[in-house]
Amino acid sequence: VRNLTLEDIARQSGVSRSTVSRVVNNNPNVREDVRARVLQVIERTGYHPNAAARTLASQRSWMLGLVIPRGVRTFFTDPYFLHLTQGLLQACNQHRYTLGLFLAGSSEDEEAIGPRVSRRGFLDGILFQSGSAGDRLIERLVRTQLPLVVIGRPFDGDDVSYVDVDNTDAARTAVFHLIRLGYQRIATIAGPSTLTVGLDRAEGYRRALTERGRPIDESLIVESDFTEAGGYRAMQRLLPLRPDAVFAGSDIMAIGAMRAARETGLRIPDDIAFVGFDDIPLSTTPVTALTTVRQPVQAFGRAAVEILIDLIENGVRPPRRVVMTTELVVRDTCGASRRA
Amino acid sequence: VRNLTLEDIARQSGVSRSTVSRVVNNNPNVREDVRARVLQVIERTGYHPNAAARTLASQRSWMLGLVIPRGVRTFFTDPYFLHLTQGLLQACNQHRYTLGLFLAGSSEDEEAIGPRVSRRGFLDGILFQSGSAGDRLIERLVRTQLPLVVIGRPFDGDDVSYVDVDNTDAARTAVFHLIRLGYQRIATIAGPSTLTVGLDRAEGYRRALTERGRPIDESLIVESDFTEAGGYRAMQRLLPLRPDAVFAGSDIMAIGAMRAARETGLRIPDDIAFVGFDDIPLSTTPVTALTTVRQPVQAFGRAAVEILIDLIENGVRPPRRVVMTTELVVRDTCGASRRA
DNA sequence: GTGAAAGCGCTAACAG
DNA sequence: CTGTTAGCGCTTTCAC
Repeated sequence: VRNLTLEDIARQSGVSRSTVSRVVNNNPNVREDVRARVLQVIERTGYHPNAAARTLASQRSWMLGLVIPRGVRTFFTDPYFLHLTQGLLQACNQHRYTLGLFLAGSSEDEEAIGPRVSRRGFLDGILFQSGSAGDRLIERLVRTQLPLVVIGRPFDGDDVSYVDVDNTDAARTAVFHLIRLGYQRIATIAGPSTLTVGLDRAEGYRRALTERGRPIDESLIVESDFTEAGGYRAMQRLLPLRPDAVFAGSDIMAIGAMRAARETGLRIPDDIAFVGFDDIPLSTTPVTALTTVRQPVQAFGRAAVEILIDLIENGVRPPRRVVMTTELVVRDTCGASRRA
Repeated sequence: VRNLTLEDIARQSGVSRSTVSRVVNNNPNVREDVRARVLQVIERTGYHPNAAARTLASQRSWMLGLVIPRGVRTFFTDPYFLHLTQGLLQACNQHRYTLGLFLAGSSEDEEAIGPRVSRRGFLDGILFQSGSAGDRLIERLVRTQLPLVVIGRPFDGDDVSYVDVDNTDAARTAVFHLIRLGYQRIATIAGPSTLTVGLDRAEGYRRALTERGRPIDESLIVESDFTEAGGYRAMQRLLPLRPDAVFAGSDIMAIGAMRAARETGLRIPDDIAFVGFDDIPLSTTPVTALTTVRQPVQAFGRAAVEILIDLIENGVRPPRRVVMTTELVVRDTCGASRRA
């Protein structure tokens, strides 16, 4: 059975193809009774317009692509990304866009993804998760001239739009909090220095100490990889140095670090304090009760999509930037309640 | 600057449009020197074929849709889905398909998603996460006649293809294990009875007891929702009944349940044993060391995609079914080492 | 308000 | 091996 086309519906409702098209697209220039008649035929026949034909004729696909470069290894392990994706998806649904997923696990993947997202008439816009420095993928995407919004501050972001949170400032605030509580040897488990988030949060840690006249002990700065296991290993390296507080660049790393600390018999926060970053659900449970920096992740995701849609509909220049503010959530692991 | 078309490339390389098309599609019927010349022009101009035009002419979009109905509330909280999606994505990348995400958070979402995935010429096939009984969405998708593979046993699966794991059998094996270790009051925290996974694993629990001549105490069967918090609450209801072992329908629920047990001072496995289902990464860590049923999640995801592609390329009938086997992974929480 | 007609950019016979 | 010729199914002026 051949697929129904506009022409079929037109014939069956005794109007022209154009009129059916107007009905389908909610164009007001159709007499009400005609519209009703056409709608009835559409309903009866179960007609669905052909998406490809529509895209070809209108030059709009109503598809957005979420591109995760290979530098971002934790897309599937860090709860943060789940919430982000959820926000993106909500906004897409709301605006009737479909989200396509492009995840580069390897550099071969990246090679394959580049051409795939560059195809004309495929995506209306691209959401790019900020990746490593010197990423070839993003350069390529920029060249396609497609509307593009980077999620997180990009490395070379001269003329691209992006959304980010105030990572440096938030980290600074978190470390100020630890300083105010009287901790003396504050260490940090930083995210990878290949990512801007990793860099920015570490920078916040440095600034906080410097601004309070504390020296920076480089041995108390350990770089890790935004995973639970990574946080655990980082903490094992930190433990012999006897820090009395740790600022972790993400909650999931903080959780790994706390596991390492507990295993050596340290009590939290009595013997050692922790502050994380993200406010993932696990951090809110009574056993964890992690003091952390809350990011408005879902709002963040929504913002990214909405900026992208704006770019699609109203043109790209000048690049838009949105930096969202965060909030320090004080729970138990920083020891605030006992030291207050 | 107008977009390049096949015609432009053809003119610039002094051949016909068809020849360029052949080159682009790797059709062998092109003389090598001609191919080289055309390829050069394509390279130089940065030409990319238009995806919509291609889809329209060839009736293939190279897009698959992953549809998550609203009955599945844990897509973003259960690590299981992450691994599944990862498997799906790997397979899609490998076969050069793009995966589109359709997540229904509400019934309005479902209403909106239905027409969106039903559009002709949009998706080549659908991956549907098995949802609740009487789901209207799946009926609708079946009617579209699009190739469809259900992930997990569907409720009314007379003539749809699906992939699943041997849930009942695996659960039965897990409970046999507890029985063999000598536990007397074995409880279960079951998944929602609105999902086939929930039902099937509970059924396995029942069968194991029955086959060993044990009576079934309905009060030891508590239904929960595949979340950590749900597992915690379920355990709180179970604790007064003093079970000495618990089979949880998912790892994440087992983890919540163990948290509840520990909070009342119970030691695991000395005072109470646990077995989970899924083998998520957290279960493998030394502190958790959860005895559980390992599912081949990524292989499972890959299988789903590969069956779907097969369906797309070779037709739908008869429906294909794949049931993958699982494996009991014995760690510490079942107390096997002490009781052996 | 409605219809005719000209594309959108590509694939796929078919003929040579 | 290559070119010609029909479409694929819809949107969008432009007349009327």
